[in-house]
Amino acid sequence: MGKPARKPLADSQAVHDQVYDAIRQALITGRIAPGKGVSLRSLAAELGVSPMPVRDAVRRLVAERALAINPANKRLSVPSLTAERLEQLSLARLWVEPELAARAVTRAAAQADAGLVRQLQAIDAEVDEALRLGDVDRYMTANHAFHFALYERAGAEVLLSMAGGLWLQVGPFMRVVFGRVGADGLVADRHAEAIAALKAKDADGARRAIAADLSEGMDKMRAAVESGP
Amino acid sequence: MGKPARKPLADSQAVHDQVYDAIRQALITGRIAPGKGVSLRSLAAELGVSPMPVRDAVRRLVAERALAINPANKRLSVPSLTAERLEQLSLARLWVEPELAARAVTRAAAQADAGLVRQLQAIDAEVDEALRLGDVDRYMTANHAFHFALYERAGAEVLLSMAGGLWLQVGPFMRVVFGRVGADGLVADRHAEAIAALKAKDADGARRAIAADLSEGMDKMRAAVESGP
DNA sequence: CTCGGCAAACTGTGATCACAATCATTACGG
DNA sequence: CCGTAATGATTGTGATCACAGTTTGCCGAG
Repeated sequence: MGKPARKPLADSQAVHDQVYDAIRQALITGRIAPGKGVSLRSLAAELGVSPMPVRDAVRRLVAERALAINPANKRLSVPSLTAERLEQLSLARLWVEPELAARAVTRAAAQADAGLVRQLQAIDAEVDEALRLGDVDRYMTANHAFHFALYERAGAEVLLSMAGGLWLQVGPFMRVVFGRVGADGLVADRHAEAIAALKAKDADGARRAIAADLSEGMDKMRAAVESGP
Repeated sequence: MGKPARKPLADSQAVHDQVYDAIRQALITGRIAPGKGVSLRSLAAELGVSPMPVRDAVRRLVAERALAINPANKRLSVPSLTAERLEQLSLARLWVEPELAARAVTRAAAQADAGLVRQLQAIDAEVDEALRLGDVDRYMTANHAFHFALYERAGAEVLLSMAGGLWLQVGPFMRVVFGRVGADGLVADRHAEAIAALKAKDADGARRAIAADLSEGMDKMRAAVESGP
């Protein structure tokens, strides 16, 4: 198709940003499988835009290591998830994200930010709902929203962008996990623990809750990666 | 000027990669001052290439937060170094880089890698020479080379790229520091400690040496940032 | 039916142009 | 002499084209 159905997406921001968000979402929700090859023109056609803004978005994603470029071919692909990569990503996430959570709780407590608690509870309800329905896409979106609604309150731009980049790299693996293990939780509700820590203004409690949450998720991914390619 | 003096740079890799390296180097050595505005066309003219590969390189640098883009203007600039930014960058570096150093020592010890010791000693001699001469550019290049010659041996691609990104963001500040404090060291030679730890196959020693090295450097930067914009 | 080779299609890269928005400078009015 | 409006220059963005390298698929020879 040339560009018959130009999707409206969301106005106001530049096209290459919309393309970035679209590809990012497709990556995180696993609509583009790890290891699969993509191309500028195919993405452009699929999104109904010219190859130019796709090029910009892809450069950005490659810099964030959410897309890989074969140095011989120079062809694009979604990076495959190896055990080593997962191990390093786990380590990095386990350092950054609990730190962000602790800072967020500290700052929110200082500002007596009551709205944040309600916001997180609402999102967490959405997470549980998605888990109950087995809606993987919705779960991943809500889970992402939960973590970053919290992290954003840390007021730590640099660390926040690091966390965003790591999340983006881990995203494709999550889909694999839930395609294998199923969305049925049997997870202790670490989100509730984090909210409780936020209410109690217990920064270190939030740190531990988020660390536990990540740890359990990453363990599942590790098991999935080890059990099969 | 159109493109009269096409600099040879280095062949073999794509133009946008050469442009990336050129801008990166200009950023790290401080040839482009923090806070200063740049433009695609001016960079292109300066490097003797068309705006197109510059565009690609800039996208990458923006994704790495080595360049900033004003959301209103959409104009490019080198991000200013604020105290908060420096604090977060310090924290992140103090986590990633000692970890990389420890892993590198462990791996090098397992492989009985004797060449690495000699290589690091040679680079460190270069660092000391540059310090003695007060050659800031040369010092920063050699210092970078020292750290990453070590880190590369860790075999941790993800962490390595994180460290690279952080270093790139901190680079501009270094120049400010040495323009202020002067290149005269009065630093304990943490590099020598790191090399000693490598020889002794003491991973934790290397971790501490690198942490101390970073800590002292970042302290100087912090002092410089606090004393004046 | 299988294997080798050629041609067409597709890939990323770079250049050039058009356009709307913004900035800087200049000239004019007070 | 100072402040304001208008014009020209510069900015990022997107589109389109050309090109060289690679892959893909098809066709025919054995």
